[in-house]
Amino acid sequence: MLQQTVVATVRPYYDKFLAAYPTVTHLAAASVEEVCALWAGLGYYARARNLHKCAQAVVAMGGFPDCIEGLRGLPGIGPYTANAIGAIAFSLPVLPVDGNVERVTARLFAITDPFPGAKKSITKAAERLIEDKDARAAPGDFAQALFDLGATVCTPKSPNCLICPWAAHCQGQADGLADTLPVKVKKAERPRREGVAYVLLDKANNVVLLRRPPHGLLGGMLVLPEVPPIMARWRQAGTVEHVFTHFALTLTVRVARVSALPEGVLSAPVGSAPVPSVMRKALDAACLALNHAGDDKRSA
DNA sequence: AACACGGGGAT
DNA sequence: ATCCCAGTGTT
Repeated sequence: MLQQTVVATVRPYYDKFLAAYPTVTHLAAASVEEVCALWAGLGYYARARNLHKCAQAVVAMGGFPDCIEGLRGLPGIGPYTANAIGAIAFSLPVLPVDGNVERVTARLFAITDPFPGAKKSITKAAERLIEDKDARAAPGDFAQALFDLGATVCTPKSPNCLICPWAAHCQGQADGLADTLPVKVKKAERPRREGVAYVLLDKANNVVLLRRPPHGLLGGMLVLPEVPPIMARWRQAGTVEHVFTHFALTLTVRVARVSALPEGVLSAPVGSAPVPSVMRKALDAACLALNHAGDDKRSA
Protein backbone atom coordinates (compact mmCIF):
# COMPACT_ATOMS: atom_id res chain seq x y z
CA MET A 1 0.00 0.00 0.00
CA LEU A 2 2.84 2.35 0.76
CA GLN A 3 4.30 2.06 -2.76
CA GLN A 4 4.19 5.69 -4.00
CA THR A 5 1.63 6.60 -1.33
CA VAL A 6 2.12 8.55 1.88
CA VAL A 7 1.46 6.96 5.27
CA ALA A 8 -1.41 9.31 6.18
CA THR A 9 -3.29 8.31 3.02
CA VAL A 10 -2.70 4.62 3.53
CA ARG A 11 -3.58 4.32 7.20
CA PRO A 12 -7.41 4.01 7.00
CA TYR A 13 -7.12 1.55 4.11
CA TYR A 14 -4.54 -0.47 6.00
CA ASP A 15 -6.81 -0.67 9.05
CA LYS A 16 -9.81 -1.74 6.97
CA PHE A 17 -7.68 -4.26 5.11
CA LEU A 18 -6.24 -5.95 8.17
CA ALA A 19 -9.65 -6.09 9.83
CA ALA A 20 -11.02 -7.85 6.74
CA TYR A 21 -7.96 -10.07 6.20
CA PRO A 22 -6.17 -10.76 9.49
CA THR A 23 -3.85 -13.30 7.84
CA VAL A 24 -2.46 -14.01 4.39
CA THR A 25 -4.77 -17.02 4.26
CA HIS A 26 -7.82 -14.81 4.64
CA LEU A 27 -6.59 -12.55 1.85
CA ALA A 28 -5.85 -15.48 -0.44
CA ALA A 29 -9.36 -16.85 0.12
CA ALA A 30 -11.06 -13.54 -0.71
CA SER A 31 -12.38 -12.68 -4.16
CA VAL A 32 -10.41 -10.17 -6.19
CA GLU A 33 -13.63 -8.14 -6.53
CA GLU A 34 -13.85 -7.74 -2.77
CA VAL A 35 -10.18 -6.82 -2.53
CA CYS A 36 -10.66 -4.16 -5.22
CA ALA A 37 -13.67 -2.79 -3.34
CA LEU A 38 -11.56 -2.32 -0.19
CA TRP A 39 -8.87 -0.63 -2.30
CA ALA A 40 -11.29 1.77 -4.04
CA GLY A 41 -9.99 5.34 -3.74
CA LEU A 42 -6.41 4.42 -2.86
CA GLY A 43 -5.17 4.39 -6.45
CA TYR A 44 -2.61 2.34 -8.39
CA TYR A 45 -5.06 -0.54 -8.50
CA ALA A 46 -2.52 -3.01 -9.91
CA ARG A 47 -1.23 -3.11 -6.34
CA ALA A 48 -4.55 -4.58 -5.14
CA ARG A 49 -4.61 -7.24 -7.84
CA ASN A 50 -0.94 -8.06 -7.31
CA LEU A 51 -1.28 -8.24 -3.52
CA HIS A 52 -4.17 -10.66 -3.89
CA LYS A 53 -2.22 -12.83 -6.34
CA CYS A 54 0.79 -12.56 -4.03
CA ALA A 55 -1.22 -13.87 -1.08
CA GLN A 56 -2.42 -16.81 -3.14
CA ALA A 57 1.15 -17.58 -4.21
CA VAL A 58 2.40 -17.41 -0.61
CA VAL A 59 -0.34 -19.75 0.58
CA ALA A 60 0.33 -22.11 -2.33
CA MET A 61 4.03 -22.33 -1.45
CA GLY A 62 3.23 -22.89 2.21
CA GLY A 63 4.70 -19.68 3.61
CA PHE A 64 6.63 -16.51 2.91
CA PRO A 65 9.98 -16.69 1.11
CA ASP A 66 12.77 -15.56 3.46
CA CYS A 67 15.36 -14.53 0.89
CA ILE A 68 15.51 -11.59 -1.51
CA GLU A 69 15.34 -13.74 -4.65
CA GLY A 70 12.29 -15.59 -3.37
CA LEU A 71 10.49 -12.40 -2.38
CA ARG A 72 11.42 -10.75 -5.66
CA GLY A 73 9.55 -13.46 -7.56
CA LEU A 74 6.19 -12.59 -5.97
CA PRO A 75 3.61 -10.43 -7.79
CA GLY A 76 3.93 -6.74 -6.86
CA ILE A 77 7.23 -7.27 -5.04
CA GLY A 78 9.93 -5.28 -6.82
CA PRO A 79 13.48 -4.44 -5.75
CA TYR A 80 12.33 -1.93 -3.15
CA THR A 81 9.67 -4.05 -1.43
CA ALA A 82 11.80 -7.19 -1.52
CA ASN A 83 14.54 -5.35 0.33
CA ALA A 84 12.06 -3.71 2.72
CA ILE A 85 10.62 -7.10 3.72
CA GLY A 86 14.11 -8.62 3.81
CA ALA A 87 15.48 -5.92 6.10
CA ILE A 88 12.45 -5.39 8.35
CA ALA A 89 10.99 -8.89 8.58
CA PHE A 90 14.11 -11.04 8.20
CA SER A 91 16.96 -8.72 9.26
CA LEU A 92 18.79 -9.34 6.00
CA PRO A 93 21.67 -6.89 5.39
CA VAL A 94 19.94 -5.03 2.55
CA LEU A 95 18.70 -1.47 2.09
CA PRO A 96 15.32 -0.69 0.51
CA VAL A 97 15.92 2.36 -1.67
CA ASP A 98 12.80 4.52 -1.76
CA GLY A 99 12.41 8.16 -2.71
CA ASN A 100 13.66 9.28 0.68
CA VAL A 101 16.81 7.15 0.52
CA GLU A 102 17.47 8.34 -3.02
CA ARG A 103 17.27 11.96 -1.94
CA VAL A 104 19.38 11.52 1.19
CA THR A 105 21.98 9.58 -0.78
CA ALA A 106 22.12 12.07 -3.65
CA ARG A 107 22.84 14.80 -1.11
CA LEU A 108 25.16 12.81 1.11
CA PHE A 109 27.45 12.00 -1.84
CA ALA A 110 26.64 15.16 -3.85
CA ILE A 111 25.47 13.17 -6.86
CA THR A 112 24.56 15.78 -9.45
CA ASP A 113 23.60 13.52 -12.36
CA PRO A 114 19.92 14.01 -13.21
CA PHE A 115 17.15 11.48 -12.55
CA PRO A 116 16.09 9.05 -13.69
CA GLY A 117 19.40 8.27 -15.39
CA ALA A 118 21.29 8.55 -12.10
CA LYS A 119 19.00 6.07 -10.36
CA LYS A 120 21.45 3.22 -10.87
CA SER A 121 24.46 5.03 -9.43
CA ILE A 122 22.42 6.47 -6.55
CA THR A 123 21.15 2.99 -5.68
CA LYS A 124 24.72 1.65 -5.71
CA ALA A 125 25.88 4.47 -3.46
CA ALA A 126 22.95 3.89 -1.10
CA GLU A 127 23.73 0.19 -0.85
CA ARG A 128 27.15 1.11 0.55
CA LEU A 129 25.44 2.56 3.61
CA ILE A 130 24.34 -0.88 4.77
CA GLU A 131 27.95 -2.07 4.82
CA ASP A 132 28.36 -0.17 8.08
CA LYS A 133 28.62 -2.54 11.05
CA ASP A 134 25.94 -0.82 13.15
CA ALA A 135 23.59 -0.61 10.18
CA ARG A 136 23.96 -4.33 9.51
CA ALA A 137 23.20 -5.04 13.16
CA ALA A 138 19.65 -3.72 12.65
CA PRO A 139 18.86 -3.44 8.93
CA GLY A 140 15.13 -2.80 9.47
CA ASP A 141 15.72 -0.03 11.98
CA PHE A 142 18.41 1.49 9.78
CA ALA A 143 16.12 1.56 6.75
CA GLN A 144 13.22 3.05 8.66
CA ALA A 145 15.47 5.63 10.31
CA LEU A 146 16.61 6.65 6.84
CA PHE A 147 13.00 6.94 5.65
CA ASP A 148 12.22 9.18 8.58
CA LEU A 149 15.36 11.27 8.10
CA GLY A 150 14.24 11.92 4.54
CA ALA A 151 10.64 12.58 5.50
CA THR A 152 11.29 14.96 8.38
CA VAL A 153 14.79 16.47 8.03
CA CYS A 154 16.27 15.89 4.57
CA THR A 155 13.04 17.01 2.90
CA PRO A 156 12.64 17.72 -0.84
CA LYS A 157 12.47 21.49 -0.31
CA SER A 158 14.33 23.52 2.33
CA PRO A 159 16.00 20.59 4.10
CA ASN A 160 16.73 21.30 7.76
CA CYS A 161 20.50 20.75 7.63
CA LEU A 162 20.95 22.58 10.95
CA ILE A 163 19.49 19.67 12.88
CA CYS A 164 20.64 16.88 10.57
CA PRO A 165 22.70 14.23 12.37
CA TRP A 166 24.61 13.58 9.14
CA ALA A 167 25.30 17.21 8.21
CA ALA A 168 28.99 16.90 9.09
CA HIS A 169 29.37 13.98 6.67
CA CYS A 170 27.20 15.41 3.89
CA GLN A 171 29.08 16.37 0.72
CA GLY A 172 26.00 18.08 -0.65
CA GLN A 173 25.82 20.28 2.44
CA ALA A 174 29.56 21.01 2.20
CA ASP A 175 29.12 22.01 -1.45
CA GLY A 176 26.06 24.12 -0.64
CA LEU A 177 24.05 21.94 -3.00
CA ALA A 178 21.83 20.10 -0.54
CA ASP A 179 18.58 21.84 -1.41
CA THR A 180 19.18 21.46 -5.16
CA LEU A 181 19.63 17.67 -5.12
CA PRO A 182 18.62 15.35 -6.53
CA VAL A 183 18.47 16.95 -9.96
CA LYS A 184 15.46 15.79 -11.94
CA VAL A 185 14.68 16.07 -15.61
CA LYS A 186 11.54 18.07 -16.25
CA LYS A 187 8.63 15.77 -16.98
CA ALA A 188 6.50 16.18 -20.08
CA GLU A 189 3.39 18.28 -19.93
CA ARG A 190 0.24 16.43 -18.95
CA PRO A 191 -2.22 16.11 -21.84
CA ARG A 192 -5.93 16.77 -21.35
CA ARG A 193 -8.66 14.33 -22.31
CA GLU A 194 -12.43 14.41 -22.18
CA GLY A 195 -15.00 11.75 -21.38
CA VAL A 196 -18.61 11.15 -20.42
CA ALA A 197 -20.05 9.22 -17.48
CA TYR A 198 -23.66 8.08 -17.20
CA VAL A 199 -25.28 7.84 -13.78
CA LEU A 200 -28.42 5.68 -13.89
CA LEU A 201 -30.26 5.51 -10.56
CA ASP A 202 -33.30 3.64 -9.37
CA LYS A 203 -35.77 4.78 -6.72
CA ALA A 204 -33.62 3.33 -3.94
CA ASN A 205 -30.54 5.24 -5.21
CA ASN A 206 -28.72 2.23 -6.60
CA VAL A 207 -26.40 3.17 -9.47
CA VAL A 208 -25.47 1.09 -12.51
CA LEU A 209 -21.75 0.23 -12.67
CA LEU A 210 -19.40 -1.70 -14.95
CA ARG A 211 -16.28 -3.71 -14.11
CA ARG A 212 -13.15 -2.58 -16.00
CA PRO A 213 -10.94 -5.23 -17.61
CA PRO A 214 -8.17 -6.45 -15.28
CA HIS A 215 -5.37 -4.43 -16.91
CA GLY A 216 -4.82 -0.78 -17.74
CA LEU A 217 -6.36 2.34 -16.23
CA LEU A 218 -8.55 1.57 -13.18
CA GLY A 219 -8.14 -2.12 -14.05
CA GLY A 220 -10.55 -4.42 -12.24
CA MET A 221 -12.48 -1.55 -10.69
CA LEU A 222 -16.16 -0.65 -10.80
CA VAL A 223 -16.78 2.45 -12.93
CA LEU A 224 -19.63 4.37 -14.52
CA PRO A 225 -20.66 3.52 -18.09
CA GLU A 226 -19.15 5.74 -20.82
CA VAL A 227 -22.18 5.19 -23.07
CA PRO A 228 -25.85 5.38 -22.03
CA PRO A 229 -26.86 2.00 -20.54
CA ILE A 230 -30.49 2.56 -21.60
CA MET A 231 -32.59 5.07 -23.52
CA ALA A 232 -33.77 7.63 -21.01
CA ARG A 233 -34.22 11.33 -20.42
CA TRP A 234 -30.58 12.03 -19.58
CA ARG A 235 -30.06 15.29 -17.73
CA GLN A 236 -26.78 17.21 -17.71
CA ALA A 237 -25.10 17.13 -14.32
CA GLY A 238 -22.16 19.35 -15.17
CA THR A 239 -18.50 18.33 -15.43
CA VAL A 240 -15.88 17.13 -12.98
CA GLU A 241 -12.11 17.53 -13.25
CA HIS A 242 -9.68 14.80 -12.31
CA VAL A 243 -5.92 14.52 -12.65
CA PHE A 244 -4.38 11.11 -13.29
CA THR A 245 -0.67 10.40 -13.34
CA HIS A 246 -0.19 11.05 -17.04
CA PHE A 247 -3.27 12.97 -18.19
CA ALA A 248 -5.96 15.32 -16.92
CA LEU A 249 -9.58 14.41 -17.50
CA THR A 250 -12.70 16.51 -17.92
CA LEU A 251 -15.65 14.23 -17.36
CA THR A 252 -19.14 15.28 -18.47
CA VAL A 253 -21.74 13.73 -16.17
CA ARG A 254 -25.26 12.81 -17.25
CA VAL A 255 -27.88 11.42 -14.91
CA ALA A 256 -31.27 9.73 -15.16
CA ARG A 257 -33.63 8.04 -12.74
CA VAL A 258 -35.80 5.03 -13.53
CA SER A 259 -38.21 2.96 -11.46
CA ALA A 260 -36.10 -0.19 -11.80
CA LEU A 261 -32.65 -0.92 -13.19
CA PRO A 262 -32.29 -3.29 -16.16
CA GLU A 263 -32.05 -6.98 -15.31
CA GLY A 264 -28.59 -8.40 -14.70
CA VAL A 265 -26.55 -5.18 -14.45
CA LEU A 266 -24.03 -4.50 -11.72
CA SER A 267 -25.16 -1.85 -9.24
CA ALA A 268 -24.40 -0.43 -5.81
CA PRO A 269 -25.84 2.18 -3.44
CA VAL A 270 -24.73 5.51 -4.88
CA GLY A 271 -23.56 6.82 -1.51
CA SER A 272 -21.28 3.89 -0.73
CA ALA A 273 -20.34 2.43 -4.12
CA PRO A 274 -16.71 1.21 -3.96
CA VAL A 275 -15.41 3.22 -6.92
CA PRO A 276 -12.19 5.10 -7.77
CA SER A 277 -12.04 8.76 -6.79
CA VAL A 278 -12.79 10.10 -10.26
CA MET A 279 -16.04 8.12 -10.26
CA ARG A 280 -16.87 9.29 -6.75
CA LYS A 281 -16.61 12.88 -8.02
CA ALA A 282 -19.00 12.03 -10.87
CA LEU A 283 -21.51 10.37 -8.52
CA ASP A 284 -21.46 13.37 -6.19
CA ALA A 285 -22.03 15.73 -9.13
CA ALA A 286 -24.97 13.61 -10.31
CA CYS A 287 -26.61 13.58 -6.87
CA LEU A 288 -26.10 17.32 -6.53
CA ALA A 289 -27.78 17.90 -9.90
CA LEU A 290 -30.74 15.74 -8.91
CA ASN A 291 -31.18 17.60 -5.63
CA HIS A 292 -31.18 20.94 -7.42
CA ALA A 293 -33.79 19.58 -9.86
CA GLY A 294 -35.93 18.62 -6.87
CA ASP A 295 -35.55 22.15 -5.46
CA ASP A 296 -36.74 23.63 -8.76
CA LYS A 297 -39.80 21.42 -8.84
CA ARG A 298 -40.75 22.25 -5.26
CA SER A 299 -40.36 25.99 -5.80
CA ALA A 300 -42.39 25.83 -9.03
C1' DA B 1 15.24 3.51 -21.09
C1' DA B 2 10.65 5.10 -21.27
C1' DC B 3 6.07 4.79 -20.24
C1' DA B 4 1.62 3.53 -17.76
C1' DC B 5 -0.36 3.58 -13.56
C1' DG B 6 -4.06 7.25 -8.68
C1' DG B 7 -4.69 10.17 -5.43
C1' DG B 8 -3.90 13.58 -2.17
C1' DG B 9 -1.10 16.46 0.91
C1' DA B 10 2.65 19.87 1.21
C1' DT B 11 4.73 23.97 -0.63
C1' DA C 1 0.12 25.28 -10.07
C1' DT C 2 3.86 22.06 -8.99
C1' DC C 3 6.09 18.46 -6.63
C1' DC C 4 6.34 14.09 -4.81
C1' DC C 5 5.25 10.33 -2.07
C1' DA C 6 7.81 3.56 2.09
C1' DG C 7 7.53 1.68 -6.81
C1' DT C 8 6.18 -2.11 -10.15
C1' DG C 9 5.27 -4.08 -14.56
C1' DT C 10 5.26 -3.67 -19.41
C1' DT C 11 7.04 -2.27 -23.74
